[in-house]
Amino acid sequence: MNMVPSTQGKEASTTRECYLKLRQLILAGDLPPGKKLKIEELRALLKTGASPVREALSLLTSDMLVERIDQRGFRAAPVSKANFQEILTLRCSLEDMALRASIANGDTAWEERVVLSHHRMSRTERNNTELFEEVHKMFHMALLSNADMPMLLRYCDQLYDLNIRYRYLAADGPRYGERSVAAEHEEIFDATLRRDADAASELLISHYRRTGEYFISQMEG
Amino acid sequence: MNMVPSTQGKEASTTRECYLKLRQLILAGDLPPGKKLKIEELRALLKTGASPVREALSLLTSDMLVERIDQRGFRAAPVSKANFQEILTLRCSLEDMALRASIANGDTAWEERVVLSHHRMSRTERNNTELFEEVHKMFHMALLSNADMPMLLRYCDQLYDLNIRYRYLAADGPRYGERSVAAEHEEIFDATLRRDADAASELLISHYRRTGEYFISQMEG
DNA sequence: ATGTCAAATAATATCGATATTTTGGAGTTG
DNA sequence: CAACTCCAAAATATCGATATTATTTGACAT
Repeated sequence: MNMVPSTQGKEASTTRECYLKLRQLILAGDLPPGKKLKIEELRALLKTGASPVREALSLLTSDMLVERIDQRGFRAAPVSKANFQEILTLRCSLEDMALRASIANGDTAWEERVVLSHHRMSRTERNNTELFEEVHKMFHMALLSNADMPMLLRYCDQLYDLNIRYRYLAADGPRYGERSVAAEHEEIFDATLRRDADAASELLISHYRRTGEYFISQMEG
Repeated sequence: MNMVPSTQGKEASTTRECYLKLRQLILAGDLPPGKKLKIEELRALLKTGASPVREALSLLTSDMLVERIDQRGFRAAPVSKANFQEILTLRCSLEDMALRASIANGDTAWEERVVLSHHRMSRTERNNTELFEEVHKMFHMALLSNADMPMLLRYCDQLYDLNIRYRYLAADGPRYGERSVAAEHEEIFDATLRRDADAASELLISHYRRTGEYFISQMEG
């Protein structure tokens, strides 16, 4: 009888919705690092049952955004200088691998994805944090998307999100040096389209390191 | 009043038990790749409720041993030549990083862990597959254990298990070339204790590649 | 025969309630 | 006054049942 599709298009499961919402809350710092995540609270917040919440938290555990202690519940993953450092190191190594593989497999469809995502990013205002972070991630993942290594891409995606979380947390503090981020993106973009893997990778990694070292200097200064 | 502890020692949660059992079943190939994993069946097999089973399957999803399709249940992760290849590539890269970091941080306690696990492995018969795989993994993880990079170690651990699964599956086929596996372990061991990172890493990686390429040649031959 | 549709069947996802375990505090003792 | 035990409150983990959603079956029309 229900001829008008209630939510038109994709009917996600309750669990997935919980997962996405909780993920966003943690990434944006609304559920701060180390905070105890009580089922009952979240159940009330998301207006749903306990099962989907539990399962969503389970999934977030594998993204390393939530810690679980057997019989003692869940809590938002803590942050630390060492953890940030490790994320940075792993990203440099894994994205280097992925970008090289992506370029090596380079085809037209991929090139178009890169161009499109780059264009969208350039057209998005940086003030609109939420939206900018989204297109920014799209651009970076598009660069890697042709690597033909699904597990590697999954790791890169995870690490990207873990890193973004630190960015959100730091955003409360002093505005981070506007630097020449846009110019750096431009250089990476150009080198990639030139299929110059060495240059592209070098630029990408130093892009990360520069941002990373700035944060590290702030974290316990 | 219960003065005699029922299971003496560690009381794990039902979920964890399910997780460990299912994991072993999948690794050993008792739940073959691609097989539909129906909650009801597993519930009966493990003699427990549906909730722990669901949660355990959720956890296995993050280990990439189980695939989940929203609203359509779980299935054991499929296998493929490409997937094996990717696992091999990632292991070579990540274990290289971990081993170098581990050696760089090298201290006495770590050295003793390595020596101990090596000794245990050398004292274990290869025929006792189950047990040998356990001590073998212990040895390899001990080598990396001093890297002081928890996320990296987690990735290595995951990838190790994914690889072992292919070994179990291939074990049904022709016995894999006894080769000089023991000798190779010896060389890796020696180079590591010498703190010769370049040599140790080189030996470790070629150890993996050799085994890997042997399997690949068999997979679709 | 073959393809389509609807009812029946089976499996998953979710809920509400119960059982277990942990946590916090009051009261007692050395 | 510190440390320890025991009890009450709270939170987690698990169960059994129901509601949703996918899949199969079989009748019917082409």
